[in-house]
Amino acid sequence: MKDKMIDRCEVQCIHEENVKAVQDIMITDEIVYELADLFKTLGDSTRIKMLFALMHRELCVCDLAVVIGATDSAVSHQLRVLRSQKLVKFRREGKILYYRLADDHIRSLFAQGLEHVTE
Amino acid sequence: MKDKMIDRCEVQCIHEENVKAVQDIMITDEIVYELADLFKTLGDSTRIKMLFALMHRELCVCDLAVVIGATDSAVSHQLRVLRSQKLVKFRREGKILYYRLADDHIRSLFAQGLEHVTE
DNA sequence: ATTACATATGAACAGTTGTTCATATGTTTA
DNA sequence: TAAACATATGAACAACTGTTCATATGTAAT
Repeated sequence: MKDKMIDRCEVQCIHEENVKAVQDIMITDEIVYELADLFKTLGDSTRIKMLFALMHRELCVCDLAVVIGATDSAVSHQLRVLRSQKLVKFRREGKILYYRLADDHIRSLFAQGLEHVTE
Repeated sequence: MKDKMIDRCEVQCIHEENVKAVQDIMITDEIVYELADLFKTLGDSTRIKMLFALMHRELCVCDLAVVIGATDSAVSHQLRVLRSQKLVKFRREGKILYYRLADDHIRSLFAQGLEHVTE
C-alpha cells in the first residue's frame, strides 16, 4: 500500500481532496449500469411515443403501432425492451394483449424530462 | 379527404376510439426527439458517473477523469455532449476549467431513476 | 382439424455511439 | 518568445441499436 509515491511521474493537475471526497460517495458500478440502462431505454423516440401513449390508457400492440406510426413487429420488439426494464405490464384478453405502464415512476421521469427540455 | 374507406384492406384489430383519443393528446415529434436526446445523454455509464460526481462538487476535467477512471480525452468528449444538452456549465480559472451541474433537474431525474432501479 | 389472426422472434443490415490516438488550441510561467 | 500544461477536437474503428422481412407461436372461430 501507499505505493503511489514511488517511481511515478508526478501527478499533473489533480486536486487530491476533491477526488477523494467524490470517490467516497461515488455510486457503485452496478447501480451506474442499471441507471444507464434505464435511461438508455427511455432514450429512443419510438419508445418515448409508446410510453407517452400508454400514460393515457392501455393499448393493444396493433393500436400502439397505429398511434405511433410503426410496424407491429417494431412495436413488439420495443415492448420486449420495455418489459425487460419493468416499464410496462400487460394483460391478455383472448388473443389480444393490452399493455399498460408498470408504475408511476415513468410519469415522474417524463415530467422532469419535459421540464428540462421545455425550460 | 375521408379517403380511408375506399379500396383498402379492412382494418384488422384497431380500436378506433382508443387510437383517436391517444392521437389527440400525443406529444409533438419535436418534443419527442428532444426528450429522447435528453434521456439518450443520460443513458451512458461514463456520463452517469460524471454527473453523479458533479452532483457533489465542481471538478476540473482531469479530476473528473481520475474519479471515474477514464481518459482526459474521453471525459472531454463527453463533457461536450453534456454541454450540448445544457446539463453542465463551467467556469475558467487560469488554464483549468471547473465543471458543475447546470441546474437541479438532473438531481430529480437521478432521484426518480434510482427509485425505479432500486425499487 | 383447419384457418385466421394477434403477437413474438430471429437474422441481417444500416446507422449511431464511445473510445483511442494523434494533434490542435489557448493560457500561464519562465 | 518558448516551453509546459489543461483541455479540446478530428479521424478511425469496434461495438451496439433499431428496423425490416420472414417466420414462428399460440389463441379463437369455423
